[in-house]
Amino acid sequence: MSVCLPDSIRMRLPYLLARAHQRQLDVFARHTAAFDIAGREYGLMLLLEAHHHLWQSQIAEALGLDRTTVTYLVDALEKRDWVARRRDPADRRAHVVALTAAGEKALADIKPAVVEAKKELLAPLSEQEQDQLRDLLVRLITTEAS
Amino acid sequence: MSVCLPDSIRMRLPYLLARAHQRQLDVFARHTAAFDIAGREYGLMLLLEAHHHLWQSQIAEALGLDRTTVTYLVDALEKRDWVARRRDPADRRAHVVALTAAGEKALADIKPAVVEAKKELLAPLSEQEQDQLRDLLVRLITTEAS
DNA sequence: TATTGTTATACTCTATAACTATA
DNA sequence: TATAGTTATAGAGTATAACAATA
Repeated sequence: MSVCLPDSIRMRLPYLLARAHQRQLDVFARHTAAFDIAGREYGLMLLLEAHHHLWQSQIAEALGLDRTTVTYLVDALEKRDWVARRRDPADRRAHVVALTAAGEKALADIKPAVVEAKKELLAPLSEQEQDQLRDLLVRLITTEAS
Repeated sequence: MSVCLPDSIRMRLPYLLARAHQRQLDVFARHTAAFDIAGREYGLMLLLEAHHHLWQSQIAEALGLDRTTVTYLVDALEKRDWVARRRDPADRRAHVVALTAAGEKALADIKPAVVEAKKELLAPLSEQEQDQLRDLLVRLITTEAS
């Protein structure tokens, strides 16, 4: 019944990236099921934790997303009161996004689950190999827009 | 204007995998734009090239997809006459899928474009690093279902 | 009863185009 | 004119549930 996957597919980078991405989504979802947060939402909150106040267009640029996607992302987090928008007094076209106190608390609550997810995801690799993988992927993607 | 991405995100594996996957899709699409084929369709055709006759359920298992997804995938390729379904005489519940002559020709036509895409995608890495990356990803995903 | 495949339906993620409000 | 953000719409990609045919 089981079909042996030929090397022509098993060693294709697109296949490997798709599967790895899929596994990552699955592991993250399982570990954070109690928190009602998606991976990219968590990523946005981390970004706001580091930068405190960002325009939506800056978020889009940093995360490699379209501005419309960021609108929906911020909408979803604002509904949970984890982030807040306000007009930038210096440029009233722009919306400044920041974590709320509730958002900071949520982030703190969720982090341990994310650490566990990371552990499970990376369990097959040694510390050194994990760094190697990250390094290779960084170099693979930074050619992109530059 | 440009926002510096903090390491807390830039070095997160989920982020890196998402970006790498995104870049791979983009590069593949650009190089195969003349052929009207998606990456996972190409992957399925490679699988059929290696195995000649497979049940849809075997395809689903091999590629890590749902059976319904395979139904739609085969539908799309059958519309272009690149694959054909027929009932398996030995088990009339099952559909055997195989490349058609036109499918084999299409695959041969598309392959050079895919080779170019692969070259562009992997340009930032040396041969040795490419093998390393593949090896690390294989080990990351083979824990999955096992 | 279990399995193969199909259909209907829906959800996630993302993007394009047209719009508004500012600059 | 150009930019920031929103809305409507749509397209991938994938999945769940109910179903028909077959084992």
